[in-house]
Amino acid sequence: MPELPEVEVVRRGLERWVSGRTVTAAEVLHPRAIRRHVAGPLDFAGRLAGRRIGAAMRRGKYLWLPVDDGAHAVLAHLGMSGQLLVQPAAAPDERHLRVRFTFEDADGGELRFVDQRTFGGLSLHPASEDGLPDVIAHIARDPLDPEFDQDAFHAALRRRRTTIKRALLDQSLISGVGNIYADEALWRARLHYDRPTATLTRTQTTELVAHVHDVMTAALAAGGTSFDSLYVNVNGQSGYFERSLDAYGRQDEPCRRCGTPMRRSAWMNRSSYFCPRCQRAPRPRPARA
DNA sequence: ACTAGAACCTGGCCGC
DNA sequence: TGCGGCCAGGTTCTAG
Repeated sequence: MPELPEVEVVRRGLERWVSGRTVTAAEVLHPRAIRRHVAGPLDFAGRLAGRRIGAAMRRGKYLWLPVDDGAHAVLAHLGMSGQLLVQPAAAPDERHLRVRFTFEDADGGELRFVDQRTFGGLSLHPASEDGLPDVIAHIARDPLDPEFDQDAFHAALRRRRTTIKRALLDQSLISGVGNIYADEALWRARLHYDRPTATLTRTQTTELVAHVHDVMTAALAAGGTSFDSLYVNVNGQSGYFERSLDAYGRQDEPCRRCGTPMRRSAWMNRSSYFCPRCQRAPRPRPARA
């Protein structure tokens, strides 16, 4: 499932294989794939034909390709199963091919958006002054962004009446973190997913963010995480970071620190994996007087 | 204003 | 063999 490292791998692939090329046609094969482009498929295609693609950008799990010298951008989110593939025109269509871009230099291949579960999508938006598509203005900077603000993040955690894993998944507080890397970072930081954010010390926040940063950097170095054939990078190559996950998916396997069997808890319609010894559940909060 | 939880979607897998 | 039901989960919408 694509989180920040996987999306960054795709961004680099787009930068290498797509940036600088000029679109001849954008073909929408499934309307749901561009549902966030409210003006519809014809408008989407019409406004991209003849446009030159700029440098591929990313914030958190969002990717975008500037067009019109940065005045607009094609925004992409991979959802759970989205792939951006550069394929030879002769390659047979993928089963879940949703959008196809062809280019003036046809021998450089086509760009294909393939998405089985259709949570992902593409859309075209005006860009704000810093080049960010306007619809993702609420997405916080991610931990790999040099301008990520540790003080503001800690202050927000102290202010919120919520729990730490919820906060890690809240893209308006810190972006790029999904269920997998949230569990990995919490395991590294020895924090339980249900820990109230208001009780975190500044040191704990700093360490947690460092762990998020480190686990993402390691995953990026390994080419992204993949759990099945759903996630493939821009050139069709799967990542292999899953071999080094310490928490996610390790129910009943020994904790790599203390040997205690790892647990899985149902949590928010999904799963949380943790070590019951290293990551102690918080004491119930005392009722307010 | 803030927080919690449901809804969206498909295909692989499991048990019967 | 077939079928029902569960599971994966990021984002957005709605309810409280």
